[in-house]
Amino acid sequence: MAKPRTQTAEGDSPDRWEAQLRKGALEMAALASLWKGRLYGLEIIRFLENQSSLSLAEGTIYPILNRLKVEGMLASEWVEAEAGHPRKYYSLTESGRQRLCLMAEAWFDFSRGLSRLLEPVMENQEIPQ
Amino acid sequence: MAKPRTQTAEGDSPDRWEAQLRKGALEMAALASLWKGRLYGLEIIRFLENQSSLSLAEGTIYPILNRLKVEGMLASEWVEAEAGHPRKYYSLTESGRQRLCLMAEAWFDFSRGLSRLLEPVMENQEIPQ
DNA sequence: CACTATACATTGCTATACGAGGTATATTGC
DNA sequence: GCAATATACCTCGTATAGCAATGTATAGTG
Repeated sequence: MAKPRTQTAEGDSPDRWEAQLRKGALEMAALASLWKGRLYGLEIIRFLENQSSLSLAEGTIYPILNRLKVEGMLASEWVEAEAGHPRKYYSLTESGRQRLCLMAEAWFDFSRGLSRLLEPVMENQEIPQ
Repeated sequence: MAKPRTQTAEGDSPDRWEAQLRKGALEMAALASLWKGRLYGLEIIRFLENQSSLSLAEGTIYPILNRLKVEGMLASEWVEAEAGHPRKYYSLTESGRQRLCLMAEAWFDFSRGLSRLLEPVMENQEIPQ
């Protein structure tokens, strides 16, 4: 008994649901981070953390990048760093750009739907902007 | 061989990611549907489908409702229908209302972050409103 | 050659949504 | 009374995805 569970496993944690919310959005976020140019793995993590307070672990981003590359959404190239050690830069392919556009549209639809649903809730407690 | 998989299992389906997007948001949506008053299971499904184009199956909503009830966010009561058969009406508890407010705030934060990230993408193809 | 820092990669666990199938109540037609 | 149908609730099994932990490789430092 008393399994040494290293992970949360708390059912009533108020943050748990927020983690779930991010699922699925991360793939889109990864693509979006590359819109303006190529970045390497850890750089993507830092970018997303700064730009959208979306923090993800290394164990999260690498599988996503691999998945997207296999699907042909991303291209990658090894680049030697001045100091440290080689980096794998990812960039959007044409398919990747198209997919991201579709995702963005779907995201705004989805977002609008939920926001509409939550309007009555927000009315009662604070000013929108 | 040729296992009779009844579920999609298509890895490259363009809709798959959208399904993932909903994860975590469904709990909030369920709570939100009860903001104005009590509803029963199937009614919640129909409500969400109409109000936010968020379609979920029975196998999805009932576990969610149970979870939320166990956590004390919802109360339920059996009500005999005129015709047909008893319905289990759910309503928000005080905790449920508070939680929903917190969730709504977190949602708007999250949504804002992602929208900011996607702005450059949208600029290139269409008019926001 | 240890030690440290940076970066990429993999494994195992967990939570969640959802299709399929099951149960219970009530009305209708014979 | 009893099949047939409709409404509503519930449960099981499976696929998917994020993420902590852990491992590997390269290069600079004393």
